[in-house]
Amino acid sequence: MAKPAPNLMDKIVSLCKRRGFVFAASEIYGGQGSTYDWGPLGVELKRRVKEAWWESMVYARQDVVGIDSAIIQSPEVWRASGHVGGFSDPLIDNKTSKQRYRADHLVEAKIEKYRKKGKMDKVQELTEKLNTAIADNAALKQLIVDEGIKCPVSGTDDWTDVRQFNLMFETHVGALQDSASVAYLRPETAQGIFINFNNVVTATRKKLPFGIAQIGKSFRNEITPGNFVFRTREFEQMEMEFFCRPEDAPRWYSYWQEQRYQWYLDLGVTPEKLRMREHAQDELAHYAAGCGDVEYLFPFGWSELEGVANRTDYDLKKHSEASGTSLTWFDQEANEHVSPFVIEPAAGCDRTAMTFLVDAYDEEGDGKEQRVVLRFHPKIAPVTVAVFPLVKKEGMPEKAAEIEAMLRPYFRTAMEENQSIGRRYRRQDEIGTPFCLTVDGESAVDGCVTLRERDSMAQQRVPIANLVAVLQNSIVAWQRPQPAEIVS
RNA sequence: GCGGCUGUAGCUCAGUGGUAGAGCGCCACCUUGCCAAGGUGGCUGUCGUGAGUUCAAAUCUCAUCAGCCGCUCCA
Repeated sequence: MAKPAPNLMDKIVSLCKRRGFVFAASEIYGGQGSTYDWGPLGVELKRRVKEAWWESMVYARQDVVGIDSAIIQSPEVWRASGHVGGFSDPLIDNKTSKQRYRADHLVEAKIEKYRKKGKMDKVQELTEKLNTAIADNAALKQLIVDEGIKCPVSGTDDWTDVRQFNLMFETHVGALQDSASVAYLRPETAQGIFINFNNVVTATRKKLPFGIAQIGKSFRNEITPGNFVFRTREFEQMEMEFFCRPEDAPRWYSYWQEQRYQWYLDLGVTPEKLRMREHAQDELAHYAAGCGDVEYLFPFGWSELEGVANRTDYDLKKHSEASGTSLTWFDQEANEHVSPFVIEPAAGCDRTAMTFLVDAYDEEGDGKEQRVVLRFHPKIAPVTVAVFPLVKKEGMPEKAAEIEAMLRPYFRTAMEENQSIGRRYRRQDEIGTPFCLTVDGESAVDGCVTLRERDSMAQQRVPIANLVAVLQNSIVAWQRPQPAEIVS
């Protein structure tokens, strides 16, 4: 029987391991589920992603500043934000069908049944019961039993107990592991921004509208991680909270959706595999008045890269109430306090890096002649330019080393002198290096090297003295190759 | 967490009770004069982990860990 061809994700996972982009974590101890370490090339890719994001969100603008807040904040932060109470799901399993359900969703489905039958008194009664039982596992279980709710799959009422899955990781601060010292690893970077609102306003004298950006690790005890680095329990976020007047929020909401969508296109992501998807009303988080996702078509389907949400004034108000510190902005001209609305573009760094890997992956030809190439935008490629001696003699390796040293302050460089020139080109193609330079016998005479471009494999002679400028121009001018231009 | 499938070299995999293998890759030397050439030599494995059955286990049994696909969640 013919073996099924390995799918795209398998090929990418394998390439990531082999070439040093991503490794399974704790591998020598048998692995740790769904955790990954970024290798020498992967860390460069991720750094480039973060640099490109910061460049576009902070450096390219006058209305956004950055911060780097603590991962472990006061537990009060997460109580006020609703994460301690609300960031957990009551789950229940049916022992016969082995299906798992959200316990509250089962009750809601029952309420919906009553509504359709017009039994509005039952609707009201059960809704109230659900509201009081929602935080109490035993009461929720009792409600399901009392209502005679059966598993939609097996039709039995053979239920397990209700268990809470809180998505926040707990830890202990200080020497004693008692409940008083419980702390949480942040499940999002956003709250660190909200609680510093006054500090940033005072320190930077920013006026509405303005934004605060942050890149950092967040932690969620996901029930189902998976799809390689797409969903992991420890992940890096790139978030920006943009504060504006409530009446301007809809406009900024659209603005940031467009900006963020365009960012991926500018870095070369295939337009046909990128879309904005507006959330339906019942999908919205408790704090949001609107949310649109930037989605990418992965081999496993359309998946969210980034959410752009209108968080309203929910967070600042909650923290104002809970802390007793008013988090508002004072408008001198109108002589009034404004409670700003927040537009939040929140992206996942690891999954964005993975998007670039998946989107850049290409194969040309087949069998022995096959060329695997990562068509990264030169701005995010881990190595920008590799330098080779055509052969290992006549001073070519020394000249190549000299050129590599000359370029090192300007670009991420690499040098290779082993094996044939063709093989070295292929190796660089596979890690997405956009430019290769080859020193040959003529170089000592004419002061030129061959510049070979990754996507077209086209070559040109370039004077060594002009290399920095030529490469810098080529990086800026790079465009994603159209299918017709790709040599196959 | 539950169900189904899977785990052998860096990667892809063969090996169904009897001496652990192939291709690719990697390293050294020679060769090589612009797109995965060739020669010679070399490196690499607790057969995921632990226990059991057996004269003998990569192979059979149990447990455990990890991965993939489904169910609930999300950046």
